[in-house]
Amino acid sequence: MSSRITFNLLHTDGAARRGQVTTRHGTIQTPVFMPVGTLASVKSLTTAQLQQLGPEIILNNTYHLMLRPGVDLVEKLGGVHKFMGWDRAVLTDSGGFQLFSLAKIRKIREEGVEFRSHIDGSKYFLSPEGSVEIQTRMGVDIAMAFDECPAYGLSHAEVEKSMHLTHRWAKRSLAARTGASALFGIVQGGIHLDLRKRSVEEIASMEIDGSGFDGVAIGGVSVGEPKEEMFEVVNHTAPLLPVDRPRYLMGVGTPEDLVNGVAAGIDMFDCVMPTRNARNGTLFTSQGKVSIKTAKFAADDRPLDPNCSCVTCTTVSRAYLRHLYINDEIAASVYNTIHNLSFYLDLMRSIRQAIASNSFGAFREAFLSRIARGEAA
RNA sequence: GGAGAGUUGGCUGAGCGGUCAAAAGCAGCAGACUGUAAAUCUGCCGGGCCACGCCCUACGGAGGUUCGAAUCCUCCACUCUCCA
Repeated sequence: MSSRITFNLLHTDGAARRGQVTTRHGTIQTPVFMPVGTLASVKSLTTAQLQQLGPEIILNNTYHLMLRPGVDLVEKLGGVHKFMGWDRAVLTDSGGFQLFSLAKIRKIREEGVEFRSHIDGSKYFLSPEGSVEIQTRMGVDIAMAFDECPAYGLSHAEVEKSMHLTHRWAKRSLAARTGASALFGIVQGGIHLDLRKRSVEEIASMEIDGSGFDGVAIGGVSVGEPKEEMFEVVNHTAPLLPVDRPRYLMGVGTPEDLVNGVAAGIDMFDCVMPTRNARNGTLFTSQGKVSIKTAKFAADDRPLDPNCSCVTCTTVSRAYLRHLYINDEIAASVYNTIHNLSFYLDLMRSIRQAIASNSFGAFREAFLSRIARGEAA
């Protein structure tokens, strides 16, 4: 059972934690940022390009892969790792988030969710057991419990009701764990701190045959709430999470969010932001966000970020990146994605070093003030 | 030489008496993006202002008809097609 994954907390600096998660596909240094590769692909990169960037774990998505190409095919082809030619760790989201983001085409019941494929409208049913089974059959290292992510703005009573459903589904998800994949529970509760506390108590103590979740995630944030509210939730919830298991803040976030999340005691993050924004022309640099499409870069022959050693920053200019973007060249997405992911991965490396040397507080302060000073010239 | 079609804002191109500062697309400019239905979406895009309204300049040029013209008439300039 303990061979699913192991977590070692190596060091703490304030609330910030430096650790290691060991999986069948290698060891992950935490705090970690996990690039999102929904359809078994980090958009615009080949697996080889991704490998070169060096992430130790990426995300895939149950909902999307079950629709296409389908779990039977992925399993038959040897699992997601073999399918995409990736030999490091994979975590899958359970599909719970798609109940939220594709809300128009689903019906939530106690047994699970009936929904229509956004691709062809055909009917599907996904239950906690089904989700865990699919994730397990796809051979992922870490599966997520099937949860409901309530929208921002619901009443306390509505969020509470949803949370209890998530708890019941969590129990069923845990019961469906076979041992092949690790399984994380998800804390919900919206922006209501009392519910968050109750949710942590439920999820953290949940056990089947004397064994609980392999990690605990905070879900249901960054769904439209103001940033202050999000961090109120994170700062309140993270300290309540088990010390001996990895803590995962789902769907977050900006570079500042990562730094602040680590400060709250989070070990794992994922977000589409670096990859999506890259494709949309927004790049993250050591001096803040840069929109590469603006005119001021038309003849700028400097590297995007002089403090970055990625392929993009060491081989092409801002002017070239702008040119590629303006002309809808595919290479624009490739270069931009390489840079943004490099920036995120470098940031996490720096964070880990700062924690290890007990200087995370100073690192955080310097980082945030540098960002606050604004965009790169 | 003859017959016909056309000239609209940076470009392509609608409009063919008032509801037109003028559709639409492109280009341009700005912004958004947080467990990816996203190489997507939104806004601005003649000038000016005491800007949810007003003024100026505008549909090749010059005149004219009309209460009113990008739209009708005359002449001029230029472009294209077809026949010799």
